[in-house]
Order: sequence, then structure tokens, then C-alpha cells
Amino acid sequence: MTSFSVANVSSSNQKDYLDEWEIAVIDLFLNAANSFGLPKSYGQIYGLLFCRDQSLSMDEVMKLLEISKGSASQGLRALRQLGAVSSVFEPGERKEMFVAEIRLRKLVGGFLREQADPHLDKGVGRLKQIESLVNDLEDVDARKRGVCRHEILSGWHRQMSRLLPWVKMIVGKSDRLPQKSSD
Amino acid sequence: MTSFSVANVSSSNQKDYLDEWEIAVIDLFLNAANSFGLPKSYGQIYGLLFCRDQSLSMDEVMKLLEISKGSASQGLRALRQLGAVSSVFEPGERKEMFVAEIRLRKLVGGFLREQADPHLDKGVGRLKQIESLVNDLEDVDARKRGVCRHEILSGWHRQMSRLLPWVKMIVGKSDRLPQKSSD
DNA sequence: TACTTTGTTCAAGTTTTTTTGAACAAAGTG
DNA sequence: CACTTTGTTCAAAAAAACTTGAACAAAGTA
Repeated sequence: MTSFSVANVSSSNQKDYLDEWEIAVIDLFLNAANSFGLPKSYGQIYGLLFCRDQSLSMDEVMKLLEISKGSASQGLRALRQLGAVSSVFEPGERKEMFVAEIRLRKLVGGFLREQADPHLDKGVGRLKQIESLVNDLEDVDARKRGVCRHEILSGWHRQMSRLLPWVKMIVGKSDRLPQKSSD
Repeated sequence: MTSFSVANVSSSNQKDYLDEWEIAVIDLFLNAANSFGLPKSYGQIYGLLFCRDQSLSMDEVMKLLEISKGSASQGLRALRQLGAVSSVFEPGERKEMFVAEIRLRKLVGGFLREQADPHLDKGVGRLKQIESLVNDLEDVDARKRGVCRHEILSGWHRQMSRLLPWVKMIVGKSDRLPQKSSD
């Protein structure tokens, strides 16, 4: 033997199986994704990357989680869009490699930006539409009721808008936690 | 005529159709329910009750929204469980009548209590399970990585637990908005 | 008791969402 | 250029979520 102990030159030198605890973590994120209204596979992918110190390729994600190419491709894209994973190009690797973002502040921020903010924006338009429909009402009492409801909804909208910045603040505090185990 | 202007003695004396603005509001809540992970019909039901000054029976909800008995029954039950609607027994009415809770603080509080808190509670168990699996690891480096991940997750859990009370606080502030239009 | 009204349950049907995998595009390599 | 590797797309299949309505239970009435 010319070079000892260097198995698997072809594939990247990573574990090609999941530890039991990793399966548990992946399952945890699977459930979390579900309750945030995201596909299970997004949670699985994030969970896997979260567990690993080293970046993984799409191919490794597919094989470790036993999911299809389509799911892996779409899941990684969406997670990157959310800021939950980022891709890196390892030197001498042709594949795109992925790592999980583990700063809660970033995760929450990305989620709010992609999910909550668009809803609030759409809300503005909807409220305007309701307002104009209400103003078209002939009957005075009916209009009074409509105006009242529109005002309530506008108030809620305002409060929600005020809440989001606070959430980002509060979650951001004391993000100082153990970093990667190696490095 | 012995008594003037008292039509519809049999059914409760309510509008039996939806105004255009009410349809828009119902649609708004339909979409909102969706993005909170609740069935569309829950949003529709809440939206309808939100629009009305007077309490509605399950039967009226079914007819106005053109949804089935099953949906109406389950939706109203779930919304009451969430604290988003409450039932009242109008004097001389055998049916149970429903009204919407319009205080945002109550709505948010109920939602967090029913949806977020249970998740956080389950999280405690999951974290313990992960911790014990990690501690079973033989390899020192592998264990170090597992411990690190468990610590990160515990930190996130703690932060989320701290966040919820703040959300309830912030949303509660200045809930002083127009109440019912009549009364 | 027999009848009516009101409300619940749940298996089956419908709709929506998610996943799959084969075809395709893009880019590196010899 | 021909060939390989890597990644995307999207129509169809599978899975999950939601809704329906008929059967049932509970409670009031005559």
C-alpha cells in the first residue's frame, strides 16, 4: 500500500450513515418544519446539516435521508432562500456543498422575512379593499358596523407589524452558545 | 296585523346573506387561518362571527358559509378551544349561539397556549432523549459533536420559552380599539 | 313513550400538498 | 466533440389534510 487508511477517495470522506441521535434530531426538525407549515423534507434536510460539522453535497443528503433528487434539490433551494442553509464550494470539489445556519437570530429573521412580512404586505391591500367595500354601503348602521370591523383589523395589523421587530430583537439576545464541536 | 315588522319568528332574526365586505373579511380570515396552520373552514367561521354583532347558531353558520354540519361542528369546537369564539345561550333559544372573541390579546394568548406551549413541552422530552442517546456514544469526538448540538438545541428551546411571554405582553398593549358597532 | 330538535362522530370522498423520477440543461473533462 | 458529473424542472403518483353527510347520541316536548 502506498497510502494507508484513505478509503473512499471517490466520495467525500464523510460518514455514510446516521447515528441514532442524529436520527432523533432529524425527526425533531421534521416535526418542527411541519408545525411551521414547511414540508417535512425541508426539516429533515436542515436537521441533517445541523448535525454535521462538515458540509454535505446534495448527493450525500439524498442518500443519507433516502429522499429523491427532486426533494433534495427543491428543499436545499428553499432552505437557502430562507437563510437556513448556505452553500459553499470546497476547494477541489466540483459539487456545491451545504452547511446549516445555526444562529437562531438568522433563522428566525429569515423565516419572518419570507413568511410573515409578505403576509403583512398583502394585508395592507386587503384592508384597503375592505375599507372601500364598507364605504360603498348605503345603510348607515350597516356601514357603522363595517367601519368598526375595518378599524379593528387595522389595529391588529398595526400591532403585528410592531411585534415582529421585537421578536427579532428578543431572539437575537444572548445567541452566544457553543459553536461547532471541531474547527 | 297584530304585531308589525316582526318577520321570521321561526328562525332567528338575522340577515340570511353575506354582504360583499363580509365576504372579503371571511376570505381574509380564511387565508390567515391557512398561514397559521389551521383549516380554512376555521378561518371562515371565525371571520363570519367577527363580522356580526349578534350571535349566530351553528345552523346559521352552516347556511351562510355553505359548509357541512361536520365542518361547522368541529370548527366551532376547535375555535372555542382556542378561545377564539365563545358560546352563549340566548334567553328563550334552545340552540347554542356563538360570538367571536375580538381582543387580539386573547386570540394570540389562546393560540400560543394551544399550539406553541404543547410543542415546547414535547420539546423537553425530545431533548432529554437526544441527550441520553448522545451520552451513549463511545467515540469521544462523536460525543463532543453530539453534546454541542444538544446544547444548541437546549439554548434555542430556552430562548423560545422566554419569547412567548413577551409576545403576549407586546400584543396585549393598547388593545383599546372600537368595540361592537351597536350595543 | 314517541317525536323533534340540536349537536357529535367518523368512514369515505374530495382537495391540496408533497414527493418522485425521468427528461432536460449546464458545465467541466479528456 | 463526446462523455461524465451535477443540478433543475415538472407531470404524475403518493401522501396528507380537509370536508362531507349519514348514523348516532342527548335532551327537550307532548
